[in-house]
Parts: sequence; structure tokens; C-alpha cells
Amino acid sequence: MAEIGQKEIARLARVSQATVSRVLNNDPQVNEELRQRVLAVVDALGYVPDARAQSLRAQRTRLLGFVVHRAPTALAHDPFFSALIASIIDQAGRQGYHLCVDAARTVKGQRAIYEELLRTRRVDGLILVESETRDERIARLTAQGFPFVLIGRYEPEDAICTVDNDNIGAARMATEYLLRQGRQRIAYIGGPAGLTVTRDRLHGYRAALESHGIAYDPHLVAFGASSEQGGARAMEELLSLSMRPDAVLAFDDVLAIGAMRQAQRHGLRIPDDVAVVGFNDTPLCSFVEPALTSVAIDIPMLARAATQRLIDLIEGRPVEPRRLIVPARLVPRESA
Amino acid sequence: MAEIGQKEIARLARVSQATVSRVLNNDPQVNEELRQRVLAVVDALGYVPDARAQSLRAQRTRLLGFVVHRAPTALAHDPFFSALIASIIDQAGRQGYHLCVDAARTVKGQRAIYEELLRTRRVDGLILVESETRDERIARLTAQGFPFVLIGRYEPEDAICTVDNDNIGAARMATEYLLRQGRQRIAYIGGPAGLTVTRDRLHGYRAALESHGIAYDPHLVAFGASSEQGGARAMEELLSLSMRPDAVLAFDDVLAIGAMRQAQRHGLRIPDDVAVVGFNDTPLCSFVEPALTSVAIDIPMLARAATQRLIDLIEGRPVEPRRLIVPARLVPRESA
DNA sequence: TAGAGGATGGAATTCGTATTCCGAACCCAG
DNA sequence: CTGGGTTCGGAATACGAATTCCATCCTCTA
Repeated sequence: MAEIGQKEIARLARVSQATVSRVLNNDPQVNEELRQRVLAVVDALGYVPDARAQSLRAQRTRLLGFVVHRAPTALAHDPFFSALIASIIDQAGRQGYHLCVDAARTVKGQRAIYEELLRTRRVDGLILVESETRDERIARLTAQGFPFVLIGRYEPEDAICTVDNDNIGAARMATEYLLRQGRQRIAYIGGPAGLTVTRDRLHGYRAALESHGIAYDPHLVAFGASSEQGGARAMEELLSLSMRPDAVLAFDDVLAIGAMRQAQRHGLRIPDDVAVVGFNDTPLCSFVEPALTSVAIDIPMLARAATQRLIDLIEGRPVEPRRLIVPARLVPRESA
Repeated sequence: MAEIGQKEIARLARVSQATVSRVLNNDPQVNEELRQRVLAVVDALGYVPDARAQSLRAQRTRLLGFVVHRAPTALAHDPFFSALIASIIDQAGRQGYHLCVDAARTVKGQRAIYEELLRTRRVDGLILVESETRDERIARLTAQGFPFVLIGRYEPEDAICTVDNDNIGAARMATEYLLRQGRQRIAYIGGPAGLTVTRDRLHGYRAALESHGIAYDPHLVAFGASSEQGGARAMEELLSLSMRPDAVLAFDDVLAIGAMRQAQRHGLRIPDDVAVVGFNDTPLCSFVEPALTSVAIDIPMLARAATQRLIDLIEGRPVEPRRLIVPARLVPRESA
């Protein structure tokens, strides 16, 4: 039943197929009477142009690609992921674009996805997240002039379009918040070492301390895998210091909760003895005892900015500035 | 640079464009020597067929549509959502399909998305979730013979392809688990009234009771919005009964946690005085005190089954049975 | 050795839309 | 009444790949 095309419409309206196309594309130079006649038929048949044909003809699909450089199953319960996708869909939808989500199942698969989406011209542009610092694909995309935007920091190139959370500023803000509360020995628990995010937040933490005339003490910095155990172990390490910290800034909420629990096991009260601040403001925060103060990343803003930039890029509009930093905000709860 | 097509390959390999196409599609009736010559050029130029042209020609896009009947922002932190998407991408990817995710921003938008994806033939099939019980779009899809699969129960039609979690069985199993632990007065806290899921789980709960010779007592059933407050309020109601329950089965984890907290505020010990079981096995479960026993829905299985069925439908393979029920399993923790 | 039959590759067409190009009709001024 | 300019719609073509159809050439047999 859906095998109706402009040709059929044209036949029924007794005009040429070109006229049908003109009417549908609001070409001003078409007689009003004809326009109505055509629209009547279009309406009656519920005709809608075939996106596949339009894609071929116009050389663009109105499809954005969202690629996660991670196995699909690994992001199953990642709250970041769904929030990001939701906002991208929203923003893209407003401008008539759709979203094609892909993930690399294997390391080899990354290359395949790159080929599949880019070379086949299946999508008009790409939004990449969780890119490695040195990512060969980024170089190739740049070389090919293929539109893409990166969410998260990327250092080597400066000309590429990037949207990132203000990790330095956020960590600094959180640290200063603790300082204002009179905390003296503030510790930092970092996530996976080597990630730019980990380093950035450490920078912010350090900057806040130093601008308040407090010397940076490496003993007060611990690292742990992003899990409750990781947080607990890191906290254990910090508590064994001769002078234990009176506040902890953690790389993410799960680490923070692990740390909090470990402190509680030692009989310490939160926030009285030790204040704890997490990162990401996940739903978990409200459910732990005491509720966790956390830094909220503005994911919708991140997603919207990235999407808008990508569409601008695709449609040839200038994108300025190339790198955008989105501010985060602190969500105060009971733990600090 | 990517403006190379089969015509260009043909020119360089000194064959016709048709031959290039034959080689790429493994047509057996092409001379081996020619095949090699063509493949050499294809390889050298890194040529990959244009998906847009293929879509038009083959009348299929190898794109699956995933439609959520909800505003994008509403699913921002929904763990269900990302788990579902991740597994769909995985399964679809194995068979050369991609996933196009869409959400209805507004009620009017639902219609628009339906038009956009279906009528424009942008996708080969649809996976729908959270459909209303009476959904006009489903009737239209069925009438048009457009391939689609529903995740979640749908009653009116029996011929449509459906994959659903075994809500009745799961609630029954959880209730029996509590009964085996010697619980006598088991209460049920339901979610949004009117939803099939709510009713199904209530059915399972009731069936378990009755098969154990325990009369169903409507006083032991409360309903609440899916929030911590909702759970707390429902629990308050249950605790005010002359004979308070010694166990609670909740519609989801958040409700369960709310109920648990409320019981604790009354000085009751979990699980000694009141056992609590939640639903969905969200990450929250491990983080509350005591850790929440919950029913885990097999989301990957749900997603994979739905995807596989959709692809079977698209490629004309028979799908049997039309309705598939995926079993859930209980994850015991401390709260029961 | 001629004719049948098979193998093989090229020309042409198709998918549905957008667009270019051009001819026809019409208007007004000279 | 005719020529130049304008308006408008239809024929034709392009987008890139797949496929049908056909011409050619080769081989084998009678």
C-alpha cells in the first residue's frame, strides 16, 4: 500500500511529477490552484516522501551517529549513557534529525563501525564519547573533513569540535565548598589513573587548595577502581594516616559511597567527623545514609550543545568556539 | 574524497559498473581473473558501497527503529532504558543492522514520529516499548503489515509479536519465597494503577497466596506513585493496620526502599520484623541498608529476543510463538 | 564446418526524489 | 500586430548500486 510515489500523485492530480516535488518543497513559482490540487491528493493518500530516495538525491540522511567506544553490555546500567542519548534525541529531533546509536563490540569492531557509518555515508555526522586521548579514528575523521563532535576532552588537536564538562572548575568548586565549611585536611580519591577526567579533577582540587594557601599533600590523594570496594580501600588508606582527613572529595558517587561506608565502619560520623562529596549526582545520592552531596554534571546541556554543534557543522554553519566547557553545579545534601 | 563509486572502480579496473557490483555481491558467474582485478582496485581505493543508494535500490535500510512513547527527558536516568538499548544494539549489530532511537517529545509528536519512521520507510521495522494498552498506532502498523515487535504486554490483539517479562510468575515466585521463609502476612505495594504490569504482579502475588491456602486480603494491598515518598506513604498505611504485615513485596525498588525506610522510622528491623522485596534489581539495591532483595528482570534477554524476532519478521522468516515470556529471577540480599 | 548452447560482460533500466533546462503561454509596450 | 520579457509546468537527468536483458564470444558436437 505504501508503494505510492510522486509519480502516482502526479497522475491523480494531472500534473507532472516535478510539480508535485515543487509543491512539496514550497517552490514559490507554482500556481496556487495547482498547489491546492496537488496537496489535496497528497493529503488524501497520506503521501510522505521516501526518506531513502531523499537521502540518495540530497546526499544526506538526516541521521546523526552516536558511537560509544565500549562494548554495549558495558554501558547497560550507565546512567550517563541514557541521559546523554535522551537529550541528544531531543535536540536532534527538533531539527528534523534522527539518532543512530552504535557501540563497538570488540576492539576490531571499532574499525568496522567507523567504516560502516562513515564510508557508507549512512550518517551525516558523528558524536563520539569516551574517546581515547590518542585516537586514530579522530585523525582520519579530521582528514576526511567528516563532521563530528567529541564529548569529553581531547588534547592532541585543537581544531576539532569538543564539548566537555568543566571538570577542573567543578572539582575546584567542590573543594572550595569544603574549605568554606572550615575543613582543614581535604583528601581526594581519584578514579582510574590515566584518564584525563581523573587528572582534571585532581587539578581543580589542587588549585583550590593552593589558592587558599594550603599546601598540596600527596599523602591525601588516593586512587581506586570505580566501585564501592575501591572507595573503601582508598578510604582505609587515608584513615591510616597519622592525621586523618576531615573531608573527602571523590571522583564519583560510587567511590564516595564506598569511602563513606568505610569511615562509618571506623565509627566516624558523616559529616561531623568526615565530610564526603561525590561526583555525577547519580540517583544513588538520595538513597544512601546520609544523603550524598555531589557535583552534578549538566548532561542535558552537554548533549544539546554537542548535537547543535554537530548539526551546525553538517549544515555548514560556523561553529565558534571549537571547544565548549559546560559548567557543573554542586548539589548539597547531608554528607557535607 | 569519498565521491568514488562503482563507476570509478569500473573505469580503473577496465570493466563495466555491473561487473563491479557482481564482484561485490559474490555473483558466481564472474571470471576469477576479473574478480581479482576488481577487488584489487576496490581495496586500493578503500571503496565501500553507499548505504543510501543501497537502501533505495534494495528498498530496505538495515535500520531498526526503537521508539519510546515518552518524552526523552523522562527517560534520562532510567536504567531500564540504557540496558535495553545496549542489548538491542548488540544483537542488531551481529546481523548487520543499526539502531535508530526515537522518543515522542509530545503527545502530538508520537503521531509525527510514527509518520516519520514508518511512512518515510526510514527504518525496516520497529521495536516499541511502554505502549498503552489501547494504542491506535499498533492497529495501523498491523494493518500496514509493517514489521514491529512490542516489549511489554499488549492485550487486544493476539497476532502481534510480543516479548514480555514474566511479571505474574516473578511476583508469584517472590511471594512464595517469602512464604517459604515463614512469613504470614505478606503485603503488596503496587505502582501506578491501571498499568498492566501493576496488575500482573498483583495477580502473581495473589496466586501464590491462594495456592498456599492463604486468603487474599485487600487491606494488605496499597498503591503508590513510583517514588520514595510513595513507598513511604503506602507503608505507613500498611503499618496502621491492626495486624501489621511481616513482609512486603513492592512493585519496584524505589517503592521498596521508601517502604523500608518508613518501617525503620517506626523502629522496625529489616528483615527481622518486616521483610522487603523489590522489583527490577536496580543498582540501588546494593547501596541501601540493608541491601534490598529484588526480582531481576532479564533485560538483555528481553532485548535480544525482541531484536531477533524483529529481524526475522523483516527478513520474512516465521516467528513462533508470537508471544514470548521471559522468566525473571530473584536476587536474594539482606532485606528478605 | 556449421549450428546449438553456454558463458560472460556490458548497456540500459530501476528505485523515488530534486533539480535543471527548455518550450509554451501570456503580458505589455512599441 | 509583433517582439521581448516573464511566468509556469513538463521532460529529462542525476544520485549510486543492483539487476535484467542482450550481444558477443567461445566451445562442443553432429
